Amino acid sequence: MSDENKLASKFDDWQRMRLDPTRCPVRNVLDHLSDKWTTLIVIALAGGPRRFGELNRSIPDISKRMLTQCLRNLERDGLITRHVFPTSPPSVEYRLADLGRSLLGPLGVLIEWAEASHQSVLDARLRFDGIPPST
Amino acid sequence: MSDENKLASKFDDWQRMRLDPTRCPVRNVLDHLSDKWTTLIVIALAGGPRRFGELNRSIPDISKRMLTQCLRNLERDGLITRHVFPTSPPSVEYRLADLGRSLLGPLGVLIEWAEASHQSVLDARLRFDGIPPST
DNA sequence: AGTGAAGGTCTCAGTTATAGACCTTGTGCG
DNA sequence: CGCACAAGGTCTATAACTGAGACCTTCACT
Repeated sequence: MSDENKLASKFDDWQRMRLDPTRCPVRNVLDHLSDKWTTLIVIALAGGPRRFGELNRSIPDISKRMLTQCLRNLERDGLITRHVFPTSPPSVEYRLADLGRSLLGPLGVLIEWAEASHQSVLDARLRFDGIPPST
Repeated sequence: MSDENKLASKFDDWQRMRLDPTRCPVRNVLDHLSDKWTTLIVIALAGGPRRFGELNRSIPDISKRMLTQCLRNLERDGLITRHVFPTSPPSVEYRLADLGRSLLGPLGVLIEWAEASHQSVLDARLRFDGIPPST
């Protein structure tokens, strides 16, 4: 069975449950990975444990607010763990949990696709944006 | 080289360009896949060409506005093509372009991970949410 | 006493999504 | 004839979410 058909038939399954967000894995699990920062954070943690401030500096344009929020979500979903060290001021370290590490493979595949397709997408955009000044 | 390290070293590369969204493939290409509906649309199209109305019904809780917007983005990025048939009222068909079809494999891998991890994530959430009423 | 770092939280504005009304063209129905 | 409806969208008003930046607490250093 091709990827195409495999996905299509899964979609049919999900549709039968009306894509109920509480039961559909795509919507339930992947939605978080969408929020623009989460993926980046997971990748940043691929290199090993990182502290809050390090992550903040690694991803220059994330705000602390969003960073905190994404980290909480990841922790809640069991993808990362949070360790507080009782130094003063206390320092906090985040690291991938097993579940989070298991995501690295699939994520890597997707990222390879993104890198391979990057130029095609850019070209397509130029072509598309070149059309409108017509009529 | 492990997935872990591969990703980590890519992240280092991107960081060197300060994760500039115009050049970083993840941010540039994958961000669209994030917007909650796009992935679903791509999967829906995996089964073959679909018309606007069909897609709208396939994904019950998407609004026409968002559907239109996502479809435009996908078309702009060259992942799908749009065909208008001069019937009346005109009907419009969307189908995956080659580039879009090439995404199906990577996406499938991620979705398999999501399905496999779904229960673990749900469990983790319960555990996490069970903690707060403390102190 | 003042300053800086640690890891956050809070507020306010600005951005983005959503629901739902509305538009246009043409066909079927009574 | 006159009305409703389907197609594929667009427009508007409201709701939700984001991001910038101020603020908090505890120490060490000067």
